[in-house]
Amino acid sequence: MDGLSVEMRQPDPGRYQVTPVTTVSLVEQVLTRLEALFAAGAFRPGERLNEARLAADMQISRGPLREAARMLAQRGWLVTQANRGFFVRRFELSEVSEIYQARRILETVALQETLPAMSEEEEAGLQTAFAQIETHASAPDDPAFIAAIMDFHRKICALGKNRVLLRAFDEAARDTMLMIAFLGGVKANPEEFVRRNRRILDLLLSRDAEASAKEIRSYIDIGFSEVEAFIAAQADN
Amino acid sequence: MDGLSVEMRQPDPGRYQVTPVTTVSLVEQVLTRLEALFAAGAFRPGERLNEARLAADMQISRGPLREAARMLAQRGWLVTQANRGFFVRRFELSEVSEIYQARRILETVALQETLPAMSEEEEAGLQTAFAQIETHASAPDDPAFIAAIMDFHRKICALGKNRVLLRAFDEAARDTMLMIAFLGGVKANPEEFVRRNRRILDLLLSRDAEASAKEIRSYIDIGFSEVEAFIAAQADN
DNA sequence: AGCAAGGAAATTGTTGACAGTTTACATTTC
DNA sequence: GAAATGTAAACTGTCAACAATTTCCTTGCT
Repeated sequence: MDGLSVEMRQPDPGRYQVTPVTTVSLVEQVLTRLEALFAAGAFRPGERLNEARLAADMQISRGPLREAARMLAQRGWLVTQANRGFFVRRFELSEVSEIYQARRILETVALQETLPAMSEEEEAGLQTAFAQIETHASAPDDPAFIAAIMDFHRKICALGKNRVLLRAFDEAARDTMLMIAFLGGVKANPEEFVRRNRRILDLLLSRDAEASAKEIRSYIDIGFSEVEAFIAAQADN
Repeated sequence: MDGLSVEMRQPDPGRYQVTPVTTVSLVEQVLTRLEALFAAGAFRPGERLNEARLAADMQISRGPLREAARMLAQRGWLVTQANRGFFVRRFELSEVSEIYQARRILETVALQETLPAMSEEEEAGLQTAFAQIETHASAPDDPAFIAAIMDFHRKICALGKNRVLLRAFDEAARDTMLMIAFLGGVKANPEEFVRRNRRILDLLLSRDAEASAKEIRSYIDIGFSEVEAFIAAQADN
């Protein structure tokens, strides 16, 4: 008898874990797809985007599309003109340098005080993020390579433990990616990027805030020079 | 005969000047009114906002209202939940200090290099902005008083000549105003604010970047202390 | 009373249509 | 031929209705 009896399962909340099932609204989906289009360089600076056409291509109505476009407008990627709709933002040359200067500051200032107290999780996060860079270095033209680099530097900024500044970094990082998308991708030496970021990682792990900041600033300067040279080369053509 | 002849008017583009006639879309108007409602403390943290009711009160349809709400969501003032709509953001106590720390950095870092080269126009702008603070000091409970202070500090941040960092400041400033609105306004000594901002102005005009930064940081710390004390006092009740 | 189940009301998500404005093109005028 | 004018098409701005989901209340059960 007892051998056949089966114990009723008691509730055991810790034994397994399920994440909530979520519905993804059309606005979110549209936003994601527009971001992908931007990243892929599908939109030219100054271009006007045709609501009806875009909505028809995505097989949705104009409502959700307009809502997503408003979000991109608030983000600065689109500009609105009354009764003329949404236009893709332009980058002035002067703004490019401002983006990089902002990143120099945002990635280095906040962590000065917090780096010595870096946690195990943060360390591990940095290392896996750097590993991602190495993984994607074999395909430097894939937007995932730049995205991996940006994610590594986002984790660096996050060391500063300041959500306001991290948001600002996110904006600057997105601006950087957008600008690169407009340029049609920069052809930089992937080994160089891996090497310099490894140096940054080592300095961070040694918890030397001063040296880390110096190396990060120098690294960003390199990136800026590359983009600057690329723009100059384009201007010649 | 010649005395009666009248000369035909030649085109003379420089003789008069007209500014363009612009239409203000409903979305823009709604955004402005929602901002005013936030500033007036009409929304409680965590509150859910009812699209139909708000739209009816403004006597418009839900479309433009939703578009404006999406912008506020992108700005961080509202949070979306799938199929449940828009909710007013909450402030964690930890985030308050992050906002002030961010302002400390954003208002001081960028201008270190640029302050010595401050232009006449920038000087004049600072002075008129400070005069606005003095004007509104007689009614410190009016939101215009805080707005004037924020505008003065925005001009300080603008001295850094970095639009990315200025945008970040704008976010932090709006967060500050939103938080104060949630608190129901801080009762600070207006003379103190005027006095300390005058000191900042003087140091800026003397083009001493180091001393200006120190004074600005100290001033922001004061503001943070006030808010902190106010929150603590509220928590007691 | 406490709790679960069911259903109506309220609310959000999405759509299609219409009004107003802009854009592109043909026509007129000098 | 160039500039100005008039006109039709294209596009954005806004709305009202419908579908899908959530919320709230009632009912029934232990």
